[in-house]
Amino acid sequence: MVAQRVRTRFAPSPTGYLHVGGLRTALYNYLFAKKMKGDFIIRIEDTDQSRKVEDAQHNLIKTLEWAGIVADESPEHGGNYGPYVQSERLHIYRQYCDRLLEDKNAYYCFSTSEELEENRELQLKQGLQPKYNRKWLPEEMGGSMPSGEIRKKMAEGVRYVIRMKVPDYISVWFEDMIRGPVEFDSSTIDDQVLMKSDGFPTYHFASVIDDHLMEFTHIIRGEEWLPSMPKHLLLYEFFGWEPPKFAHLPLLLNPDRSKLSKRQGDVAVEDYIRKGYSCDTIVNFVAMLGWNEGEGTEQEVYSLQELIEKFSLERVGKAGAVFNVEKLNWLEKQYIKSRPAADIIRTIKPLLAAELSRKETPLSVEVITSDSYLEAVIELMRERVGFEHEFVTFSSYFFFEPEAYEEEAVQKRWTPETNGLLREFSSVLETLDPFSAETIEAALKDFVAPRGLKPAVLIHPLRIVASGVSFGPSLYHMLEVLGREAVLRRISKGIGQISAKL
RNA sequence: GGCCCCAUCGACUAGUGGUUAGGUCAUCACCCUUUCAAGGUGGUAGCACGGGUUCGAAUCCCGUUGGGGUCACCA
Repeated sequence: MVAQRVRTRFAPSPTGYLHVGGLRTALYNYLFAKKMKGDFIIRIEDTDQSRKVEDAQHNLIKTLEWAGIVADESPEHGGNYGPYVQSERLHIYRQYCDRLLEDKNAYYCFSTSEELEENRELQLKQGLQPKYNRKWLPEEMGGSMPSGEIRKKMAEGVRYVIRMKVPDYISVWFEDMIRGPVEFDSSTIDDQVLMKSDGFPTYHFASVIDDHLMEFTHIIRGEEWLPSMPKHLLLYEFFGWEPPKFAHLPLLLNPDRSKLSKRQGDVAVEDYIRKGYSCDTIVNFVAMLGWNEGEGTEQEVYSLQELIEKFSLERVGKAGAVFNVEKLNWLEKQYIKSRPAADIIRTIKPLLAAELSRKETPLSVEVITSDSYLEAVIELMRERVGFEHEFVTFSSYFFFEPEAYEEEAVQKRWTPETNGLLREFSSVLETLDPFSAETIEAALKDFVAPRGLKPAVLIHPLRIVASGVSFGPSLYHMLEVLGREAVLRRISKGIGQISAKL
């Protein structure tokens, strides 16, 4: 037998944002398909009309593409197995449903939701497991409903659903690629609704039909689907189809180990994008939640390409994994440390432009938006920022004058002599040539030594007047980048404001 | 509650019968240092429990406990 081309899919419902758990599911499907030189497909499961959200489909696909996950077939890119949106495939489900009806593997049910609810409460009260009571199971299928009754309801045009007839007391078994053999007893399974009264299929029905027709070889999905496996398997059996291989992924967890949810933090990929995480970081991080290379590898940072090369379903773990933001932050820092300055410049330029459009600066806009200036700032700040946008926000003194001085730092570093020393040193800086980190450092030491002082008495105040804060990059390099004019201006401004405070 | 899944440091994990149980994040200490980072060195910290199997169990089996998922005309 010739090995068939691997086909995997991510099948979200368009109810809003992309969940990070969804991203990981999509990623694993993508990685596996690409590793196997196969295809990754996106299908939209919009069979619940009431939950459908405008634009959600497009956002889902856009967000996946942001992460580098591009589908070979999707509603937006087309393909040979379309349509890729379930609401456009209703005639297909109808057709297959008819087949089940004919084969007596499914039946009409006219029970109203009130009736169902009543029945459920009754069973609960009696201490029984709530289950459909098979009121409308026809006589010829082993039930108690005469066919005349069913025909009568049909003729009256009463709304109905179609349920699958789950065989009694048989065992349903399959081999999960991650979990190994899993077995269920059919007596614990309800007669699942396949077609809703609005004519739309339920998830269980539509996904089985589509997974078969679209010829997927591997279904990789979240563990929350494991309990519905027997229903799906039974459907494959009813149709005489060979089921694809299944892999149920461990869940992503909140810090309290419950299923990752809103309320306990951000779950939308868009939230993390907004905060400034890069796609490389998010993809890397989410990939490592439940998968690792194994065999004593100590690598932590992976590119999408590397993940494709190294991924395997065999190395996906079984236990749920907590989404830990601290490690995510560490990864983002690793990413920033290694990203070429030119790339960072490209992403921060628009941010800087936006800042400049709403804030005045005495600095030369031409200079501070130049590549060479930005590169200097980046190299000085690279190891001190957590996100790329912080090159602009966290280092704003490279672009704007400090508006205030860190109170605590001033208290700690100012003495009655400080302003005088700053004034004197300022005149040294005025004639310094060239104005560089080396010459500034040398000048400062020469200035301080004859006076019997330590460099620190000037270093700290200089940092504060130049940046407004007590922390930051190497002082001398910072002053060099800022330039003589700005430094002199800031010293004199600082002397004025801080002496007034004392 | 029924059914199903799961169980190594606080978190992510390596480990597939013989290891001083390893790595990363976080944390603590020290070093470096004008600050903040980064970096370096070292430390604290784990096999849920109880039975087996075996010369030998984190590793295999059973049970207990614990956690999670799921029980819709939602996916």
